[in-house]
Amino acid sequence: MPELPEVETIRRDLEKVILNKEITNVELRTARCVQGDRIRLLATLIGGRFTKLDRRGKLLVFRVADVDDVLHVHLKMTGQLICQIAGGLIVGGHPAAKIDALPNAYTHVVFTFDDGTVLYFNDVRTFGYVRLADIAAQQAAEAKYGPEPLSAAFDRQQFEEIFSGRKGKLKALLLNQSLVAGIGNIYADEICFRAKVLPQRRFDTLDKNERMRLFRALKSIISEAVDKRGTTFSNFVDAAGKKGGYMPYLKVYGRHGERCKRCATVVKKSVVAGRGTHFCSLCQK
DNA sequence: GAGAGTGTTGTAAC
DNA sequence: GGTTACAACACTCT
Repeated sequence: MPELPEVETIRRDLEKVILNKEITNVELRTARCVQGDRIRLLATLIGGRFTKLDRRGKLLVFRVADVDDVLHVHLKMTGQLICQIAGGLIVGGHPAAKIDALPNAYTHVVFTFDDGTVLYFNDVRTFGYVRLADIAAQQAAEAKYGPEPLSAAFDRQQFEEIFSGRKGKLKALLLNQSLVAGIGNIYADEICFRAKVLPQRRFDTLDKNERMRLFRALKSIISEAVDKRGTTFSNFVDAAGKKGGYMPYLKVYGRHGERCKRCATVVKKSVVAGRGTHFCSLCQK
């Protein structure tokens, strides 16, 4: 589920409630979801504090006071981070799993803080993971990612440098985290729709205008989705009532069989680069 | 009830 | 090297 906008929303919510609190316990309940040295992870985190929460693509990076190691958390498709604080819950991640009881059968890691705050890592499919990463592991992880799409450094020139000459389908290229970080299946389809290009097109068939539209759509779709707090994200018991949700803004994703909001042609779905892909065959060329 | 599909990514094969 | 297919897993939908 979580793509860049969803992970960024989780990051912003969590950093308000867990930073600089002493971690009094870490419970590792499912071996498959914990990568690397478990003993070192526990020894580093228990008694420590998270000082900063960063994000690289879809990866969350928890900085730890006074040590070089960081905690990486990847939610993959169905991971959740649920924070239980006095007075409510803050929920980030896959909405399907029920959260009536915590911890539950899908709770794999539990962090407890000295003020009673509890952070749960849940994942139905157990693709997600937590990992204590030393400097070498951080550099290795960093090396896998292309630029952040919302960074100033990712401009039209860098876009051309990265994509020019590519023969892959737009869908596959947009999903490739080593080219640009953080785009997943939903936003890849929405970006192609806004750019008015079919996701099955090869990049090297795009003309100058189409490449410009693709770059602008990439920037604007991700930016707007971040502003709307992502798409498939649920946030509970937020006293301020901020609900968020990019869902109503989706033009093609999940809308196959419905009419295009722009031209009323029926939105189609097919498999492109191995992924379910939605498009309007009239608006997109 | 069987089979297909699901928001990710690492790996292997071409 | 670039690109594509598939597996890892458990659940929901058809």
